[in-house]
Amino acid sequence: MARSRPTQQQIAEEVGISRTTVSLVLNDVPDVHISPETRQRILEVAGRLNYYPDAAARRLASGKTCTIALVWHRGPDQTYRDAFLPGILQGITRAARHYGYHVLFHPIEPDESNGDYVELARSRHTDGIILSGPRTDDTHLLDLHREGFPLVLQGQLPGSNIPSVDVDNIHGAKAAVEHLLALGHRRVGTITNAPLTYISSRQRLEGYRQALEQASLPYNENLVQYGNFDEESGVVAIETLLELDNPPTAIFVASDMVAMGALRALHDRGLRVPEDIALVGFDDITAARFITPTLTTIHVPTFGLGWSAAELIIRIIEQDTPDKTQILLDTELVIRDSCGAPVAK
Amino acid sequence: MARSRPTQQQIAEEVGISRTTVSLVLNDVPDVHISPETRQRILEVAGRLNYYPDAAARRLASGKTCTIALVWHRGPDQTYRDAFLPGILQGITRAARHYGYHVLFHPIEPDESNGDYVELARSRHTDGIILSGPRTDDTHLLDLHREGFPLVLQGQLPGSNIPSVDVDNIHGAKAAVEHLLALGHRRVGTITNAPLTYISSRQRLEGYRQALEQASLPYNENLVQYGNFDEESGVVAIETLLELDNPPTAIFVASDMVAMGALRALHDRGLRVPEDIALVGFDDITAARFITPTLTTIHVPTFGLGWSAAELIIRIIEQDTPDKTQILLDTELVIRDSCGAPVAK
DNA sequence: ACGCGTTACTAACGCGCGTTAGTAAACCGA
DNA sequence: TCGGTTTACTAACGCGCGTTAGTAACGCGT
Repeated sequence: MARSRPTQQQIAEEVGISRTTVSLVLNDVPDVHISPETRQRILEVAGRLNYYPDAAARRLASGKTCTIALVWHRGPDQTYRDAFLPGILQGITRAARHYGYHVLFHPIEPDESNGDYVELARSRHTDGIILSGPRTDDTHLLDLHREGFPLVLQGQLPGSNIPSVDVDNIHGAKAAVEHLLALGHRRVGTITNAPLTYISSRQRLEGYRQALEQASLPYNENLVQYGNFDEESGVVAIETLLELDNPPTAIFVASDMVAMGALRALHDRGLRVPEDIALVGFDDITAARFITPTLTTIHVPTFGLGWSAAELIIRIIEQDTPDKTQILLDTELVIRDSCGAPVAK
Repeated sequence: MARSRPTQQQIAEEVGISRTTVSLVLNDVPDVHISPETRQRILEVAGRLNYYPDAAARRLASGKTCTIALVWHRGPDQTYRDAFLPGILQGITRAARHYGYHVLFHPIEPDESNGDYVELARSRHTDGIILSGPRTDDTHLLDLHREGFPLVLQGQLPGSNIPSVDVDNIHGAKAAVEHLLALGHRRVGTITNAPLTYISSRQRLEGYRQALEQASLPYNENLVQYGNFDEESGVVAIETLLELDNPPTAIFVASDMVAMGALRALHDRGLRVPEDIALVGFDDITAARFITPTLTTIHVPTFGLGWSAAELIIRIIEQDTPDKTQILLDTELVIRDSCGAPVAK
């Protein structure tokens, strides 16, 4: 029934010419002379037979897969990371297609044996890997990098020189706190997005610290509480802050998801935002636009993260490695209602 | 420098045996007799050389790619569809890995020439395609199906017999409206999720109609307004409903995103939800948990959609096509605050 | 001693294409 | 007319592996 798909060989026979010539024409190989008539006939027959090259054969012969893989490392912060997936993936695939690459998606669960993604590299399923959410204890990763396999991290791995793309957490956090300071707040607390074992958490806290320092305000440990990705951690953290003798008038919550919990707790206590206490979040997840009050936050350019990561790894694959391989993207302050700034509508 | 990766040939030479035997052992081909010692030595050398089979060569020789593609058709409803992407993709990849398949992600924009995804099939990049968000005017799709290429739709294409996986919109919507009726409402309006050109929109409206009919309530066209995926359309729709002489006491909004707009409009008008008017949404997007009041809605099993679609297409690829190839998954009513039902906490 | 089944392998083909080295003819200036 | 260049192609190798058809040796019952 379903007769097999046409090959270059069939085109060659149909035209009465060698397969080599067919290959040369179809690939538009430069510096090779084929008469216009022959060229024309080959293209005509290829079109008529509805010829498509076989990807597997081409990969085998050329040694290139024209594929990059996104390895999505999920952790205890699943719903949190899900918020970024569409943007990043979209960015990656758009850039990939722009350069003629396909994208393999490969999530790995925290409970799995971590290393199964190396099979993607070792079996040459892909020319390069973008690893989102790298872990310090990932030895397979270091192995691959040592072997020279093209690798780009989405996120950062302190003390490693693996190419990476991330948001500028420090500047983002600093901008958030500066905004609160500019609104007149002098007692600004913070709730981290996660435990300090996470580098993004340390960096956002550092941004908070820098903003205070720049305003010559003291860094008060009591005003620092620790979130853990989810709402519930926000509830706990803010309650601790509110129980202080002298609670903050504004809080930088370094994660929108955590801020959701904080907002709920404040609402339950009858405190008004921003009148009684001002809030600025971080991440600009979708829900930030919908909650009441709408959440002022630091926008993370997810599409840009994906695009940059893809562009970077493709340049590495094609031996065109740029000078700067550790990229930080700028964030943007999105002013909404929770910070109490006058909004131009 | 980087010496080339080991091949079966190298293993064969190292062991002093033919490559065929190596292949037979490494693939555990049944009904073939290899002495335990030889088997052992081959495995030992393969391990020592860190051998991984070359995917391209294997694909070429076997004719299978062990890859499925998710073609993600975005439309005017981008942010809306993004809400489902993580769940569906996660479901697909989990199922795929369970059956030994990889997943290619291929989004297509509405402004692109639609058909470029057929290259995935024609060039044998993948063994099958899951198409999310099929369009009626997609002729390429019908071509592929006619040629017998493995295809599964995530969504529905009326009048086609292409295998598909979708949520049971009719029953979901019916359950939503029944819930409102059970709470005593007798004047229940609805706002569709999208124009009626979308089948999900027609189906959810049909569920609304059936619930009314079952309760012997009249179907009143004035109580039906039309959303269009986004918040803004919800604002417009609900304002129309509120301007009726006899406005509804409850509304089934067939999309959480549209419901977000409706909630905001109600809030802006000083109407309380659920006291003044009750709302039930559809989709259970992340924001539904965070908005005030939290939104009662119909949960869509995104992970299940992905898993089922992947499982179905893999069975089709492996010539094990089940009897039922049009799958509808059940939804679940998630009771929160916006409907006014007593909540057991 | 012979026939026959079983064990343990191997030679060789083919998958479809990229690519290099080469060939035969045509052209062209002196 | 002749050497050299250009044009228009082709033969042939190799990519790494799956798979089939076969072979040689061995054991075993009669």
